[in-house]
Amino acid sequence: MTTQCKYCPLNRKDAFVRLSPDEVEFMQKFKVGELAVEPGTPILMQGSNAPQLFTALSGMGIRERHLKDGSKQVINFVFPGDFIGLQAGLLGEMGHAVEARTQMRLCVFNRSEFWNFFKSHPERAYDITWLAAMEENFLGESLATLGQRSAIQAVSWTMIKIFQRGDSLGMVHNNTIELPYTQRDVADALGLSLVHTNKTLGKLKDRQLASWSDRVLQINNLETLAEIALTEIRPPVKRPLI
Amino acid sequence: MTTQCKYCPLNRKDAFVRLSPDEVEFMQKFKVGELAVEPGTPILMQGSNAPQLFTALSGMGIRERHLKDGSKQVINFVFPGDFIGLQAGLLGEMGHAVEARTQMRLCVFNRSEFWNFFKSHPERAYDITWLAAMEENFLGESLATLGQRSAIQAVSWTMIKIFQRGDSLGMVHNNTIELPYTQRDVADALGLSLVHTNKTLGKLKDRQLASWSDRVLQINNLETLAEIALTEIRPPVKRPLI
DNA sequence: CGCTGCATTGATGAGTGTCAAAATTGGTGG
DNA sequence: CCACCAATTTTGACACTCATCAATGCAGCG
Repeated sequence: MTTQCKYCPLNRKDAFVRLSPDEVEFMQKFKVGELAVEPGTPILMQGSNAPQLFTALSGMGIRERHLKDGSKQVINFVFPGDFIGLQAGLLGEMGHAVEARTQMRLCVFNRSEFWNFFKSHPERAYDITWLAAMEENFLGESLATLGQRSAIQAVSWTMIKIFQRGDSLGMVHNNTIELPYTQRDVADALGLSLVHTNKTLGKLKDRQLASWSDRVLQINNLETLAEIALTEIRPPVKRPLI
Repeated sequence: MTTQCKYCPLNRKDAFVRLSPDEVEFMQKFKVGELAVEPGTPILMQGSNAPQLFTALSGMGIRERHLKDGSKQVINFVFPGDFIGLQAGLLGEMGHAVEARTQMRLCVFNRSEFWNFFKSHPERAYDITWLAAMEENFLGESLATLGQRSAIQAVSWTMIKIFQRGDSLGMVHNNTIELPYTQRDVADALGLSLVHTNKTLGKLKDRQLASWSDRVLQINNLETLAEIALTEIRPPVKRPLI
């Protein structure tokens, strides 16, 4: 049973700019269905010219880029509300793959409608571009992490980012958040080895700053963590929902 | 003397999607002037809420992100035709700084007109989003470079990228291109130390693959370089001009 | 002509990667 | 409920890439 856009659970959340009833109705015209996928399912493949675009309604995943030698780079973590397939929609080809890490429900749009969508409602086109700019901003910060931050700085930074992203979505309770990711995912995101990532996480736990085990991340001292990570805590920005 | 858009030298180049006379006229309305800057000039500052956006008409620069400890990450190299200020235009704040490395001429737009621009001409809005998606794609590849590629792979990758970008703009002659960057810029782009970057460039020269000295980069063996870099040579894609 | 910035080279060591194995967890079927 | 297996986490030992430090060379320039 497909949820109608007007009942979309995400549109109620503080994390997002609330869509007006008019806009919701407009979105409904482009929604062609919902897709439920199991953990581990590839949603979009790298290099694919996907006919469908998605918005994550629930669940989490990763964006990852594969290299010819078999190694892979995790580009970003996918949270509810994330738009999936921007590159397919515009460039006709995905630069990275997207894979589910939990069960996910996805809102499905037809790529063939993308241009109509873009043309007929400039506010929504603007929102898509806003998301693209936000992603560019985030990837720039990630680049600085891989290039300039040490292992402990990088791991601290990642824990903060994931925690705050989850917090803005109401996924944090008692300073803890459930994460479906493995240490391998984080290692691949930071360009560190799995072993070293593990040992670095151990240091954060020893210092009582953050502990991540049994799929649950607990942040004990966000301020100190931010100092280590050479970053600043900022209030979340409301993002548009596509 | 400000060049009129209809005489824009970039719009003639193969690298770009040719704008129709109508579109050129439309762009002219938003162009508020031209700016000429000297090497080393900051064009946009990180964190700034810039009132003006730019397109690079000529010259080259870098995008860089500064961290609290004084280190910096070069995010990308700026070539003629690049749009500068997307994040300022949409997010109201630049996530990185932009700095000239040669003399540059910039086409200037008012940020206050950005929304009008976006709303009144969906094709151009689409083009901006296309550029954003392309940048996202590139940054993803850069992330994979910093995270997964070794020093020699990363340096090879960078030389290829710069060379091909320049080639598409007609800046390559006899397999050589003049570059205004320093080895420090490349080191900061790859998260390597200056010394190690230098030694790695030396290896490429020893192997007769690429030599870069006296501001001139010469590529002797693009195929082997691409193999080392774990990448594939692809024909350039025409990009829109803003 | 002595700056100053950049490129180059050698010596040394720290931070991370690699290898290997054990411990732990979670799932599955008997 | 236990036995077994696969995936993941954890730990220790060792190797190596790359960072750091330091000095020299070289070119442009006021």
